[in-house]
Amino acid sequence: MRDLRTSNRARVLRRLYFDGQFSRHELAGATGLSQASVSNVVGELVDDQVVVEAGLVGSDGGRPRVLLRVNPDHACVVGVDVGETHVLVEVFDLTLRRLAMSTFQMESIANRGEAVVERVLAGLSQCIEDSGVDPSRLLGVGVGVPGLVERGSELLVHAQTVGWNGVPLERMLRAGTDLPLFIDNGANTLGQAEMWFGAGRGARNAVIALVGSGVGASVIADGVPYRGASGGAGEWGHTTLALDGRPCRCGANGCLEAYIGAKGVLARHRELAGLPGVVTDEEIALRDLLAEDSPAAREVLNETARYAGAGIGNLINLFNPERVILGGWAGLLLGSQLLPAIREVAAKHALHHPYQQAKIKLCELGTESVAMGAATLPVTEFLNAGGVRNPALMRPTA
Amino acid sequence: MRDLRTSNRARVLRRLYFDGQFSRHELAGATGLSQASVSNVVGELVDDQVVVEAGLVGSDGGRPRVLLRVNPDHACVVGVDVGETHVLVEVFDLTLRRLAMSTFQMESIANRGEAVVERVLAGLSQCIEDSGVDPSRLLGVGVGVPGLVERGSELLVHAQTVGWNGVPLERMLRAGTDLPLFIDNGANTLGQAEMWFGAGRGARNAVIALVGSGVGASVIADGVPYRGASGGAGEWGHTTLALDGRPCRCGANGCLEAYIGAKGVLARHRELAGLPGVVTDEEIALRDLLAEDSPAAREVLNETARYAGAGIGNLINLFNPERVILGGWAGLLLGSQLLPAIREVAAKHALHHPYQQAKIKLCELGTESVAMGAATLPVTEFLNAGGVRNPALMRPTA
DNA sequence: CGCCTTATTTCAAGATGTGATTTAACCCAT
DNA sequence: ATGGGTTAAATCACATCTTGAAATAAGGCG
Repeated sequence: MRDLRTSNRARVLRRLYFDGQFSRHELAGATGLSQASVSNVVGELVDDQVVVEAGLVGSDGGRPRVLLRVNPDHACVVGVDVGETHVLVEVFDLTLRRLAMSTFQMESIANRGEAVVERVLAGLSQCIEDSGVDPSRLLGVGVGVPGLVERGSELLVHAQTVGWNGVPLERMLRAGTDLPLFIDNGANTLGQAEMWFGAGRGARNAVIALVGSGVGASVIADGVPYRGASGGAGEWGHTTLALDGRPCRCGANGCLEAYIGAKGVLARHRELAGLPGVVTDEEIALRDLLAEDSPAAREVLNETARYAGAGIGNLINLFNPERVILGGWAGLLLGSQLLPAIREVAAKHALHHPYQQAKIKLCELGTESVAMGAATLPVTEFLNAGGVRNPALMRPTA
Repeated sequence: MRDLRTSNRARVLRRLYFDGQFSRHELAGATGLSQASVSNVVGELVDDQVVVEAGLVGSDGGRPRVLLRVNPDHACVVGVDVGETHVLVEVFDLTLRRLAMSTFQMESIANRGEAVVERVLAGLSQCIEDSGVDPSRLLGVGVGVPGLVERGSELLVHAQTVGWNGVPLERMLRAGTDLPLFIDNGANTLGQAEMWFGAGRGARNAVIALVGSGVGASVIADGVPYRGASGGAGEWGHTTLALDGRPCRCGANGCLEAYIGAKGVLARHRELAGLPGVVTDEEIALRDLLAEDSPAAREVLNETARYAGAGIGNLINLFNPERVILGGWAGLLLGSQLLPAIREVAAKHALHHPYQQAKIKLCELGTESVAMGAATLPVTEFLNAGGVRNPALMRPTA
């Protein structure tokens, strides 16, 4: 009973949030509620200032409809991107327009959970101040981290590549803020951002494949992120594509990451071209590789496309998505040049029918959207609660 | 509003169906409803004879609680297993105890949709008669088919391996029966059976890996089967495990199926042992192979375990399930002997953390449970409807 | 036999959705 | 400008449902 109104508020609110402006009349049709109920629900939402009227629109001789939209200024959210070498904090309004940001570069976050927490909290105060937002209007803080997030009795972050083994990030942040905290894998938050505002808009089933130094994926099943039993779903990078293939930094052999991750691609190129030494800036090196017109470069890129295509084919076979969205800084670089080749290989490896259902495209938001995606987490909570802040998520004050 | 009572009936009913006997008092706690509501809801369910009282249980000095349980005889369902070489029809009571069955062996169902429909309908009448069930008590007919089920404007079955390209099975069956029809991939229905009554009980995230002649999988995400955009999710068999590997009957190279499907295993064995000729009975051949103590057999089985392990590792990395359940007639044969080796390989290929979450075990219900799983489909519908038959699913009578 | 305990039902109150009806707001032809 | 037509939104009366509290049922125990 108590949930009925909430769920109806959520239905209406979500519609307005994701599909723009509607009149009460149209909302009734769109949500399946009766006009009377929509009137009631909208009345409440307007009273609460979650929704505002946004002008009239003539209606062919009749009373004009009153358009409604979400009030962007009703509340704000914070998104945090904890990357391997930086911490980025951003404040957004309810519709995720950025109001302020603050970044910290770090040598590496490896084994430095405390330092990260310090930066996040500093960025938080800084940004909130810069944006001029009253803290009481903040819905919460979403945090994207480079690792697996386990939700047990306590939230723990496992980020193997940076030596975080069971870092109790929530508890650590909790010591410095009362705001509701939402922590998720950065790949998932970036995926959310693409789903809401990028290449995933409108899809209910999608896989966002992220290629950077390493390789990951975010899976959206029936409109919601699929996290698996313990938040570890979507570890596409360590999927075996070549039994007994190249060794991967995870310890196994033949992982996809060893072939299409930036590190792997560059390493193979150096081997093939007989170049020694280490890469200092992977991004520049990858750009150079893409521009280079040598047999070795062609060979490596060709191979990369083949592995990426087969890997995407596997995703298509297993998930049967409407979209496969290729992103991550390396994914975008490689994809901009290799996408046609990748599609071709994927077509060969995926079954005919599922392949036809799947559009393979590139991310639209760039790689900075981890923080924005993190900010979608508190917003999602807010929308699901029908536009009500949930006080239970704050720090329990004595 | 109209759904509120329905959803509460469904809550109560599901609890009783899956978790056995409860008193009204306990149900209130278990479902989160008030005792008053439970009383009302249960009253209705008992009036409708969906639920019956099942004895008293003393309660430490107070009024004894009345135990409630689902009435197995309230309704019946039919499950149909359309295999590549047989059609099996079974009638069950509401709790899926078998009341009657009827099988037809066929040379092959390839390109013989009409013949299959004929057999299904014949089996239906036969079984219903044998079981003595009044047709009005049937909730519907679930059908498991060996291929992809596309739910578009019309339900179409694509079973590449038997030459079914867009067979309108629902329409064809509809011509011969008024009963509600539920059609799904046989791998999914078998998976459902395992989830309800077999190795998957209690898990919310699981992958049921099926190895027969071919290879497939059924994915359960958050308690519900994940079908993807067009019913084609879980095509594990045509996942690439060895770029440029053995050719697969799907046309691609290096598919898992070419290495661990019975056909593939036997073919490799023949090659290795230098045997000519064709296999007439795959099951006998596979049993022989498992019993054989030759270098060629050891080599092939070893390889098979490696591919199966890597394939399962990939499932674990991508889906992060609580369980991976190996089934299918070949899967059970191979698994009974190779499971330890498979686990070992999977541990090497999967990431540490997800691997630890996942129990790898064998199916418990044998391979005959496709039909039982198919029968879960109408039952699921019935439970979700709160124990009410949905007349809209019948053939619209003029 | 009366009191105690626990389970279930009954009751009255409050909340909510809905169809029908009414009111509002605008266009347009006269 | 005015009244009829049209569409949107609000209001109303009613039915449905949940719920906490109170009452009742059913047994144990001294």
